[in-house]
Parts: sequence; structure tokens; C-alpha cells
Amino acid sequence: MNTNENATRRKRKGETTKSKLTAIAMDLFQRKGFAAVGLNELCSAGDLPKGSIYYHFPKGKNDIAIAVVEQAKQEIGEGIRQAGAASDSLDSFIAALVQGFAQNLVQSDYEKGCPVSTLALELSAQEAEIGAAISACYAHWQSLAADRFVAFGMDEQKANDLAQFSFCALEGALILARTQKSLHPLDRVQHHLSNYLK
Amino acid sequence: MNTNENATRRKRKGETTKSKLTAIAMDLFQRKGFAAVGLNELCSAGDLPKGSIYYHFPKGKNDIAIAVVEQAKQEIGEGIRQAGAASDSLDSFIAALVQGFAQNLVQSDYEKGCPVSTLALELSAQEAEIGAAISACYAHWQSLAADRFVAFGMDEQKANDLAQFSFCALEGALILARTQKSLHPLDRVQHHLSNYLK
DNA sequence: ATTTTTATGACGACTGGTCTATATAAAATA
DNA sequence: TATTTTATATAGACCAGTCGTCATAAAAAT
Repeated sequence: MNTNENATRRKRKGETTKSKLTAIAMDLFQRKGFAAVGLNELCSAGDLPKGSIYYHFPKGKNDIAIAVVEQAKQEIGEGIRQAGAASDSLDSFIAALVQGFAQNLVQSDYEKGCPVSTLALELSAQEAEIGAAISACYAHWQSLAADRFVAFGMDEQKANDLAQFSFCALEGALILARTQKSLHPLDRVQHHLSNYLK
Repeated sequence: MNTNENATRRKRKGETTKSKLTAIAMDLFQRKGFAAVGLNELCSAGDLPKGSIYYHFPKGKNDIAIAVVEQAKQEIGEGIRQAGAASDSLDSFIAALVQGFAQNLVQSDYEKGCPVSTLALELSAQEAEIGAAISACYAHWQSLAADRFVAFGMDEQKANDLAQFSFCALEGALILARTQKSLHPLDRVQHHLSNYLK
């Protein structure tokens, strides 16, 4: 019992250290990119000793990128699910999705859009393993959205096709919104997607 | 006369060195990102001595990024203009645009999409001057596209709005195409934009 | 008490961007 | 033509910072 308690506490501590690191990495990678963030910066940002990294991520920096992608896959996947559950129409679903990203943009002073796209552009061509993780992540999100589209009466093939199209438009809007420091592109994309997805 | 010739040759040589550097930087930044490409790599890729960089780009690496953005602004701007001139309908205009990017993707084994987006994500939040250049670049492209839309009978406000929407969809499609190493997202975006832009 | 797991930070080999000092070529002047 | 002045180009030193390793410490389990 005593041993059990300690075991779980220890394990939990280790887990929080690891997930704390991923959270910080997700934040910094988004703002500055993968290559521009050093391990030292990562550690000091979380008051963690440097050696910890190679305990939790034996393969080094690339391992962190993968963990970030997995984490984003889950988090945003959950966001999509919640947006779907809270919506009773296609329009409100799209609105809810856009709303989530808009909030992140504003709260981060337009430094944080999609946590994966920076990694995608920097690494997908260079690091096959990370590229695969990103590809899977994007596919997951699209599939979740498509599920919702189907729930609103769309046939499956069309749903997948339009989920991909919506994904592209959103992803592009996030880049533009960041460079312009404005929600306007996001708003317009929401409007046009609402119009088009029928 | 002799002196004149030498003067222009010298100047031209300097210009080619500089533009050679920008071209190489544009290529490498696209594939690996800004921070991941070192000045050493840039030089050796073009058989240029390292010291030259700070003659042509006194403010250092950031200056190179700005030159790349300006160059991309012109080159792709020209591409948009040509696509417009060669098209007699909205559909063929969009097809021509997509075609250009598709070619780049395939020829680079899906390593080169938009030469600016990587810089946008890495730097727009960190380096104000580069951010401004990127913002202007994007605005320029959208305005060129909107001009074409107007030429095909669209009213101006709608043209600007839809040019932005198209830009977002395309930009997103380029990211997805790179991660999937497939032209499919680009094809679908072309199809849906053709459908929607009326 | 001994072994296993978890955690740590100093260290090294190396690369990063930047800058100053120097060399080469062209123009200008005498 | 000879010589000075200017523009263009290059080389290499510099230090801060990079990632990754490893010998060890602390904690837990046996």
C-alpha cells in the first residue's frame, strides 16, 4: 500500500515532468519554430535540468517534436470532438472550430496558430519519422471533422473531401492571421466554408 | 567605353553573386526552414566564400530572409500575372495557378511548396521587419489575383474577399501536399475553388 | 544491504552568426 | 602613364551557444 502510493506518486511526478516539457516545447515551437528553440531554452523555460531531457526523450530533440505532434493530435482532436458535440448544425460546428483557434491567436498575441504546421514545414521533408507522425495527425483531425459532417447528413465520400478542403482553408487562414495579426482571414474563411459546405 | 564595359560587368557580377545567394537561400529555407540553414551551408551550396555574405547583406541573416521574401514576391507575382494572361476564364486561371505549384512540388520531391510560409511561421512573430515584408508579399499576391477576378467580371469587393479565401485554401493545400507527398489536396482545392468562385 | 530505477548537471566537440582586417579590382586624379 | 582613392570582395578569428554523453546522485524496490 505504502509502496503502491509511492510508486504512483513517483510515476506521476515523472509523467508531469515529461508532459510539462512537451507543453513548453509545443508553445515555443509554435512561436519560433523547431530549429530556433534550443534545448537550454526549453529547460530553463520550465525550470528543468538539462539532463532530464535525455532521460525522458532518449533520442533527443526529434523525440520531443514527435511528442508535441502526438499531444497536439490529442488536444486538438478533443477540441474538434467537443465542438461537434456542442453544435447542432454544420454552421455552428464550423463556427465553434474557428472560435477555438481565434482564441489561441488572440491570447498569444498572434504568435500561436497551428502547433503542427511549423514542424510540418521544417521537418516533414528531413525527418521521415516526424513526417509520418504529422501526416497521421492531420489525417486524424480530418477524419474527426468528416465524422461530424456525416452526422449532419453528408454522405461519407463527400464528407472526407470537404473535411480536407476545410482543413486547407483553415490552415491557410491561420498563417495569414498570424502575419496580419488579425482575425479577419479566419472570419472570412468561416463565412465561406459555411456558405460552401452544403 | 572599355571602362564602361568593365564597370557594368563588375556590377553585374556583384548582382549575380547576390541573387545567386538569394536563390540558394530561397531553395534551402523552403526545404529546411530558416533557422536550420546555417550560413556555412548557404555558402558552400553556392561555392561562395563566407565573408561575402556580410558584404552583400550587411545586416546578416535577417537581410537574406528579406531578400528571399522580396524575390518570391516578384517571382510568384509574375507567375500569377502570367497565369492570368494565359487564361480566358476563372476556372482556367485557377487551374494555371495550381499547376505552377504542383510542378514545384513534384520537381522538388515535395520539399518545396510556398517559399514564404516557412519564414512566416518562424519569423513573423520574432522579427518585425521580416513580418512586414511577408505581410506585404501576401497582400501583393492577393491583389494580383483579385485583379484577375475583376477582369472576369467580379465586383471588386467580392474579388478581394475571394482572393483571400483562395489564398488560404491554396496555402493550406501546399502544406498538406508536402506532408502527404501527394498532389491530391491541391487537386481537390482547385476543384472546390472552381466550384465556389462564381 | 543490494540492486534497479529515476534523475541530474558538468563537460566536450562542434557549429552558429558576426565582425574586423585585408586583398583585389576599378575609377579617378595628376 | 603612375598614383591615389574608391568600390568590391574575401579570409579567418571570435565567442556564444548548440546538442548529446556520461559519471554520478537520489530514490525505490527487492
